[in-house]
Amino acid sequence: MLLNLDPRSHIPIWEQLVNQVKELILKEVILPGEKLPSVRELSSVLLINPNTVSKAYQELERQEIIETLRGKGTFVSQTIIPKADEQKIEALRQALKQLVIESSYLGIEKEYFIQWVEQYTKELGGRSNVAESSSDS
Amino acid sequence: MLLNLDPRSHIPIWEQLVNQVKELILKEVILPGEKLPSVRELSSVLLINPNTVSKAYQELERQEIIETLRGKGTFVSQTIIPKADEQKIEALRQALKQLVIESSYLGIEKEYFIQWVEQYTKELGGRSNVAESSSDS
Amino acid sequence: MLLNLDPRSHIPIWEQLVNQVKELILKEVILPGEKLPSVRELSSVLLINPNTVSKAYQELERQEIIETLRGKGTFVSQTIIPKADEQKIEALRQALKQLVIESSYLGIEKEYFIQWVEQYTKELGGRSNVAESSSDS
Amino acid sequence: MLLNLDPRSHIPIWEQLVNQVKELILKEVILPGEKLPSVRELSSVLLINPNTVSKAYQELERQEIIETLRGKGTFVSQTIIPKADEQKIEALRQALKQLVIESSYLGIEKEYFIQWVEQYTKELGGRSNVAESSSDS
DNA sequence: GTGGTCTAGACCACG
DNA sequence: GTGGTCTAGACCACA
Repeated sequence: MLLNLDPRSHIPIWEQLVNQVKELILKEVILPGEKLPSVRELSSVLLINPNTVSKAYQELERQEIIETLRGKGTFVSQTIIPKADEQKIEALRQALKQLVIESSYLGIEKEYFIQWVEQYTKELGGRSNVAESSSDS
Repeated sequence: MLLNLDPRSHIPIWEQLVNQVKELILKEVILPGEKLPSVRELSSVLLINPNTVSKAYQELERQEIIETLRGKGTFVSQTIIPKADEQKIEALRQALKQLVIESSYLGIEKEYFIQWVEQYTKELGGRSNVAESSSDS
Repeated sequence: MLLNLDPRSHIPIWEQLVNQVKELILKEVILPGEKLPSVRELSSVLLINPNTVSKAYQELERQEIIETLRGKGTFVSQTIIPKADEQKIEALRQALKQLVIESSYLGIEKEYFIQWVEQYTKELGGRSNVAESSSDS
Repeated sequence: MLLNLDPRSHIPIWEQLVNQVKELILKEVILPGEKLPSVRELSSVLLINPNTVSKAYQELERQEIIETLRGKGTFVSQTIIPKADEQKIEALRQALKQLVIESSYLGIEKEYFIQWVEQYTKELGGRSNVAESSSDS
């Protein structure tokens, strides 16, 4: 569990946790059905409050990415079904648009930008939907 | 000045303002040297707190996108030089990576994602750095 | 004993057990006087902790729905007398009220709601009190 | 704001809050667009911790029943659209089924049960979906 | 052991 | 003023 949190970031710690767990699952560092560290354990390792970990876990459960079995712990869901929430997609597009704008002000050329997208999708492995939609190339 | 702010969005209003002004400048809806509305004017038009507009202007000035001439008003900078701030680029890459991850969970295929990038760069016109990586202009 | 427990449900497993046993008795799948599986047996079949089964049995006994005969096992009570516990009725009404509220937010029309009630009472067979309010039996 | 919380209930306080606010909105005791008490205010009135109120408000916002305007407060949404979440409907049906079963053990006749449903829908006013689907009677 | 809830009190960004 | 986050530490039900 290589989680690095930045307490200075404007992104809440619990959200950083959510993001990184989602990444680790896509990268298959954590596998479906696998048990996540307990709230107390993770909080003591990361030196953060148990409540913060708990909030992250609850959010992940709400997204149906993990499941909690009462008294047993939290586990990665066996089946993570991509669901196309229109509202979320629109929000993502807006965020993407903003990144493109920022890129421009930072002098980043489109080719680099797309190259990064390719790189990140590759890093997530060939399993994700983003990674490959075309059979071969 | 077609600015539409969403008070319900979780993005701070001042940040929405900054983002949209930057977009309008790239789209050349606002031109270099053009005068921006005064804080008071804009705040009364948008029905938001003057402090909010002020904060947005301060941020834009900090990014050297606009300039304030004492007693004359605020103007779009004549020369907007893309600065490759390494820290900002790294932050942008992180944000992009997170978007790719989210895309995967939303079931969005890479092709669509890249297509959106192409679309947004086109919308910004051929002037931005992102828009053209073609050698000459 | 067709018991299907959902470890992912937020309803405690012992409570799911209690609920399902009560349902099976109403449906006469389990008959008065019938012997229930031992705690050990049931727990090994359902792959759950014996303590969990034990707790369910204790609760069923408390509700006088089953009886434990020392050394002989647990049996469904011969006579299950509906007891109009005012407190429980009030709790049930509160729960029902909340369901009606939720229905509204889910866009469920009253007619459907009542239809479901009719359906479930029918499923419980003509024996239950809910099922028939016809004067004699 | 007539909110009565039961700290002894097994239902979490924050959830009781959510339920009661939803009820008050349906009953039009609180109107769309109306401002809710601030987190601090409500917590001091109800003698509970601000965090508890906050959790309730966040859940209500997630359900799109209220909206928070940063720095301004929380408001009842202008448009509360009933959305038929299949999963939630199934859960509701399960809960309803269980209530029917409980009714039987409490000796409650079906007619009473349905009468209560009618009563509660009426209490929620003629506006809700549950309340009336037939034009008149 | 597990996660969930609650309290107490602090700090922060937003408007 | 507002809500959001975080910490510290407690208690509870569940398995």
